[in-house]
Amino acid sequence: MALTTRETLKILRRHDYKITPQRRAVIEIMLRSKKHLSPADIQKKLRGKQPIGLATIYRILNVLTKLGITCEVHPGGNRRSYLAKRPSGHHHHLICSGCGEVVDFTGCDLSELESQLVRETNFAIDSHLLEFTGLCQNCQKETTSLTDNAILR
Amino acid sequence: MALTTRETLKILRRHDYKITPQRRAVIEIMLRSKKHLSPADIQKKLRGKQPIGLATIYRILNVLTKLGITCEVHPGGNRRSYLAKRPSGHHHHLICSGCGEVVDFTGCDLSELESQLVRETNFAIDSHLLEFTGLCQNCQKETTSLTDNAILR
DNA sequence: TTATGTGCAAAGCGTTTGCAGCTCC
DNA sequence: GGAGCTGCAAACGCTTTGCACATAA
Repeated sequence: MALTTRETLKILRRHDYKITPQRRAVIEIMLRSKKHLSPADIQKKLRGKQPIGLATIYRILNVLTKLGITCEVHPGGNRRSYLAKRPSGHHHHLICSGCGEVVDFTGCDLSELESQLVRETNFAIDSHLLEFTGLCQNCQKETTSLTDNAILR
Repeated sequence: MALTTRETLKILRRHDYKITPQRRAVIEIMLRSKKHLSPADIQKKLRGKQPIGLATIYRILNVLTKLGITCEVHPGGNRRSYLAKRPSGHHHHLICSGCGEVVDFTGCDLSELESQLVRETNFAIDSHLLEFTGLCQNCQKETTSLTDNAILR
């Protein structure tokens, strides 16, 4: 289950961050989205409702990520996007390159592989990144019918 | 085993790319390096020997990557680095965040996980990214002796 | 000879930062 | 009231592009 807005705000307060309309708006967008959003996406979604400068969005996302509320996603290229963490513990992402939807999954156990690597290389491993990319069911349909791609952008 | 310079040049020719001193130099650097190199790294290494403009390095790396001779590595942040592919087939990377050394590994079989994900989500999965990061043996020593932090933060 | 490749400088793009003014607590 | 936040614009760093000139084949 995902965090609620209320719980998230509580986390902010506990860490002495102030609750501003901008932060509230970004949090609501992030908690509601099933897709990873770039700072620009977020700004677009808030246009009209609660306009925010891009710089502020970056700053807010940094805070949220530091608090473990959101995390970064790497949708290829040199882009950076963010996604609300659904607190299912350690998990990875399956990303649709068509619409950007992100599905979490947990069924992977890399710990054995990791300890094997440690044995073989003597590295002190501190993190790993595992992401699958592909097309979700909807985007598969569209791709076969249309000529499109264009990704989200 | 890695490709030789000669074999690599043959691949270029076969695809109607011309052999220039710049391309030759970048290829030699890449084939020889155990670490992932950014375009800037490459330029630095070639200084004196065979000066190349950065833009050219980018263009050459694009060609090499398109031909499957090098591949991109994602050493955190929004950086991009390149690494010669050691044609051991499908493999992943273990990257030292201290010195940048990259160790390939293959012992991982994600195919089962992948087909499970396909079953559960109906995604058409077309690629995945798996990278471990940590500190190699040498960098661990240095870090413990020095004023280690820099890592965490 | 000529299609390609290179170098340079400028433009692009996403991100960060400095600073003045505003706002939450 | 004051620390902390925001908006703006400028700065930044990496990457790409346009164009004139050079060069491999």
